[in-house]
Amino acid sequence: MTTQSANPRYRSERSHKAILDAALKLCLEQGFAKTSVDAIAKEAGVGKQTIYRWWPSKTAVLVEAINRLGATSVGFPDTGDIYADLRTQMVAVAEYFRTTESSTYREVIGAAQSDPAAAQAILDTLVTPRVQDCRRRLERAQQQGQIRADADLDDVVELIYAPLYYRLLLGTRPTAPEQVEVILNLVFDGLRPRTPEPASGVSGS
Amino acid sequence: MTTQSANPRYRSERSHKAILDAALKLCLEQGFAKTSVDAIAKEAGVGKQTIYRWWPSKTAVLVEAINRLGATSVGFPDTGDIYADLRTQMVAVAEYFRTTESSTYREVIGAAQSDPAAAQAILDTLVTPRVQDCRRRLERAQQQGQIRADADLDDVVELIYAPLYYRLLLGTRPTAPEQVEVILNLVFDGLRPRTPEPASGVSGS
Amino acid sequence: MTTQSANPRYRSERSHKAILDAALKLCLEQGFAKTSVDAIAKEAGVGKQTIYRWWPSKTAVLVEAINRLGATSVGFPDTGDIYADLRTQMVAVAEYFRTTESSTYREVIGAAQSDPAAAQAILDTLVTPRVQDCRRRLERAQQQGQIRADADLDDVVELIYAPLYYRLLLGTRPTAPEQVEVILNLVFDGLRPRTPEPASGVSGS
Amino acid sequence: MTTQSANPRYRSERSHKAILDAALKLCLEQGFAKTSVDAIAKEAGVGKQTIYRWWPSKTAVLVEAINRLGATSVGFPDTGDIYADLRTQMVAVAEYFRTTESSTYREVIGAAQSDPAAAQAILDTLVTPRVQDCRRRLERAQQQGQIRADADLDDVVELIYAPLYYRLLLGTRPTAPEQVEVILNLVFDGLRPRTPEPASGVSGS
DNA sequence: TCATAAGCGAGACGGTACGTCCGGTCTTTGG
DNA sequence: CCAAAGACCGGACGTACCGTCTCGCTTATGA
Repeated sequence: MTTQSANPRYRSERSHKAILDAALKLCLEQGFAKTSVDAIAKEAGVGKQTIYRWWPSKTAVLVEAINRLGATSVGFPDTGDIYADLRTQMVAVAEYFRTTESSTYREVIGAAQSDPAAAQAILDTLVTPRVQDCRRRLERAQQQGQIRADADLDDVVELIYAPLYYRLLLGTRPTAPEQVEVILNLVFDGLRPRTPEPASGVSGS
Repeated sequence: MTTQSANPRYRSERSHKAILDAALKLCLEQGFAKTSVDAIAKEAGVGKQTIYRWWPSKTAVLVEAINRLGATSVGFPDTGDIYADLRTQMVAVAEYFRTTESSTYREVIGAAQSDPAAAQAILDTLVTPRVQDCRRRLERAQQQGQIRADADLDDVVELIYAPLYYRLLLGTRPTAPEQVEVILNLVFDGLRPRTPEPASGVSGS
Repeated sequence: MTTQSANPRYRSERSHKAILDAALKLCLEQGFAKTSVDAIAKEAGVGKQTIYRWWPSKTAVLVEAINRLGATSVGFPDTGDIYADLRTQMVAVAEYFRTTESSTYREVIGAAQSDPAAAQAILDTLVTPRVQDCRRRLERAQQQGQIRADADLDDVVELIYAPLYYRLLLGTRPTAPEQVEVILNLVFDGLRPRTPEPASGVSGS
Repeated sequence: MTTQSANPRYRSERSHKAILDAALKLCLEQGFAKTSVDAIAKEAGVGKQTIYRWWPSKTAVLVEAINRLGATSVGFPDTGDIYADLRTQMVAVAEYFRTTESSTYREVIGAAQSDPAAAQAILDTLVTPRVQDCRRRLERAQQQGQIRADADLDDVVELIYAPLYYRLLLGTRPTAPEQVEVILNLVFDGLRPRTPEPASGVSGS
């Protein structure tokens, strides 16, 4: 998942892995901001140049490292019930956002606000693939009539995940898994009062 | 709107204002990340110490500066139509998020990811007051039956604004004012297919 | 012993003394270099301005403070034996130069190397008066034939005291009182071998 | 002639020399006290860190720079006449002490009064080697009977040079070369009146 | 007796330099 | 020719002091 250029197949896989591991470890221990490239190099037993040869910045290293962590998780579940599947996935995300280790992700997104290349890498590497997974699941649900036919699915994906990111990045409140139900409820049923029948049950499919 | 301590009545209002102005100007010209405290001090014709005396960090200076900019805007509109009022307000936010000057806000939020004190200052100074404005408007709407009685209004505020922040901070796509309609439509009517009647009009009350 | 200008009889003797005392105390505790004007002001319970009103610099304050310390010591002894009187006086100086408190004097002379006004103050206040005392004593000795008639007494004063200052300021070796005898012996008898008789006993009186 | 530690063979000789040259130049132009480490670094086209890596302080840089200047001068002259040789050497020192460039040396000694490490460096690098040169010359003279056999030569060296340093550091009067004769005359012949001795003896011999 | 003028404690101010840290590049040495 | 080690230039950091300034308050003088 290298972002940089300038060399061929001579790359040392040993150093590659050591750098990613060291970067993650140090970020966990002291935070992304306090983790310097020098420190990563030293921790990895690697020359600083070796880092700069393969990544354009500290942020890029961590984008790759974070991605490698999350790469194990497979795609979106599909039980046939879109509400349940979204809940499953969102709860996983909400749980992750509550852990300390998500701080690194959070800080990386923060750093990317001043680093367009890093922002692009985050999008391409971390966000878009997962968004696409979600979107594909939504498409099936829409075809099955579980979701309004006129809804733009890109908008829907954002509507669903945005509250989690909002809380992560603004720190208004923790992304508790219980809140996932609340969000999904609102998103599925909308704000408008159900005129005849008194706002019926919430979840379902 | 000072964030720091250590002082009494001796404060020079002239320096105070010069610092906020200089900070905003430099951030506009070269971005928050490339704006150093030294540069702000020089631009403001002020000793660096004077900045550190009153603010704990560059980020804190800009939180106050940004707040002062937005302080002119009065509260939430109330025409009686919650949908229209939300649209008015969201369009204003979306417009702001599209301008270059919002980059400063964006980068400040980014920096706050590694600076809990700054994050708190953003919440207290910038976010919470505006969220409360919105919330109060929603309360009136709920009392008037324009919004489901069982909806938690804090959740609603987040649901509405989160997509704008999501796009601002992840850079998925610009926060075009046209998108505001789409978001509001989804939020008001929900994802669930309208069973008998084909997804009716959007606004209304 | 003020060095500065700008004022009349309104001077607060209380503050004057407090400043001198505080300056000496802090220099003893932490050295002249680490003693700031702010610290002196605070220790003395005095505004910084009050120091700058009466002295041009920290160094000037300490010149006066040191002088006040030494002002108690009366003039040069005169027992009729110039050798003995010089020894008495030199031993006193050598003892002082060995103590920790002479560090302040030493550092003040050091600071004066980059501050001509301070250098002049040291000369006028501390050095010249004592040199004149010594010179007057030497004049009487010369008239009594105890010192070569052709010796320039200014040169003699310097020749005698210079080795003590040399050791103080270059730190070659401590100014042990025993060394005073050695110096005086050399100065009185000279380096040249006593041709007929093999250089006999050393001191006298 | 490095004074600091922390490094091996990677040192850039180019930077090393540029720093010493810049330091001397700036001290000549504006004095040691007004010469900042930042200014030296800038003048030398060098990072400040590079200075701090190899020297503990500005003073240490100048000790080395001054030493390099004087390193060209070879040892003590030896014409067989100790009086003449001392005069030659002392005149050279006196001339140097009169020039503007000795101000740097003077200020460095001044700064060392508040910096024991620098004081030691001055001793080891600048003073002791030259003192030893002088001492060795005196030893030969003593063996040849040109100097009293019972004179301690370390004392003699100090006795001779101390008046020059005294005038340099206390600024009583300039170290005019003509004064060298006067000093040497006193030092060689002593203060005691010569033979027919009328005036009752003060001391012995 | 009181007005006034100054010194005074306090401390913020513009400014300079400090010594440290880190980013990104270059150089040295070894495999 | 890659890689470790790490020195290098540059620039920003946050702190410490400098000497000046502005505040109210107190205090001594002399009208």
